[in-house]
Amino acid sequence: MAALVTPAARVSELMAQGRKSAAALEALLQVQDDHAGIRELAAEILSCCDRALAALHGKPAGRKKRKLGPQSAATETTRHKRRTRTTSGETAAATRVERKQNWDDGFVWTKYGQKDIRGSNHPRHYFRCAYTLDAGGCPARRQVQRSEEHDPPLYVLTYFADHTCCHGAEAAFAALDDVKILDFGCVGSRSPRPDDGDARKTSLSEELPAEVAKVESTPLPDMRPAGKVAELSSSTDEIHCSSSWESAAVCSDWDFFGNCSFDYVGEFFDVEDIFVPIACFTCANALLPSVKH
DNA sequence: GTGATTTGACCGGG
DNA sequence: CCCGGTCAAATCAC
Repeated sequence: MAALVTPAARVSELMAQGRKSAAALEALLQVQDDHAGIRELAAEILSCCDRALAALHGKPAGRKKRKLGPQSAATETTRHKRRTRTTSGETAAATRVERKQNWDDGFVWTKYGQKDIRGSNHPRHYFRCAYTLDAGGCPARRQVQRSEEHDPPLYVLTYFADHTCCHGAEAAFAALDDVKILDFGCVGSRSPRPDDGDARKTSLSEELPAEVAKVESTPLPDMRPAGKVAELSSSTDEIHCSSSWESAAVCSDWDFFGNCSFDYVGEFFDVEDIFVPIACFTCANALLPSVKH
């Protein structure tokens, strides 16, 4: 194999870049109020990238709960030591508060507590980033509480600390700034629903139906021959690759990431403006053929 | 057997 | 003492 860079690393590269591009797009759209739909799309792009990156970085091998032996003296010691948080400061240190109709933000969270809050009909749910258990793991936490007065359920998401589980990949590829990629990572772009047969999620689902219980890893595509890549362009028959794509076909190991569908993108963009994220698996060049309608 | 969630208990700030 | 936040054993699904 010619690859010095593993497929997973390469996917991580492009997803990180795609996320960066989407973040830039979202930032640009912040200054204009009449692009709510596009902003939503940008947010979804970010969500896709974050989930893919999180999945790529892998889950911790095992939970660190119950590490202490049951009924051991250490258990009691732990009970006396366990609280290290700084309650009063954390509320003020909330990095941001969001109000959404679902609580899916694209990250993978582990629920560590639930509490009935005085004066509220709905319990507050406590989550930490699923990767917080890794060495030097992600410190991100969030609280989710259903808002009282909204008929279509509205959830208040309060975030503490920033995710570090994706930033590493982003930083590693900051050098690719000049590459213009919109990486939609559309596999699993819709929020996974907890209706996959896991009965334990029922109660949680009733309260907060859109929680992401699990992110399924997107299987890495095999190295594809050049001719194969044309198939990725879209589910739309009219779309085809431009000449720039053909000229770049000298590389034999073009790789693509995810089954991209531009159906919903087409609601906001002219298809001509969309660039397909493709990278040569062997020479690591990024190819960005424009797609014509 | 492993891993995720539930839930009662514990802890500290106000 | 009350309340919110966290812990970790118990429980459950796969």
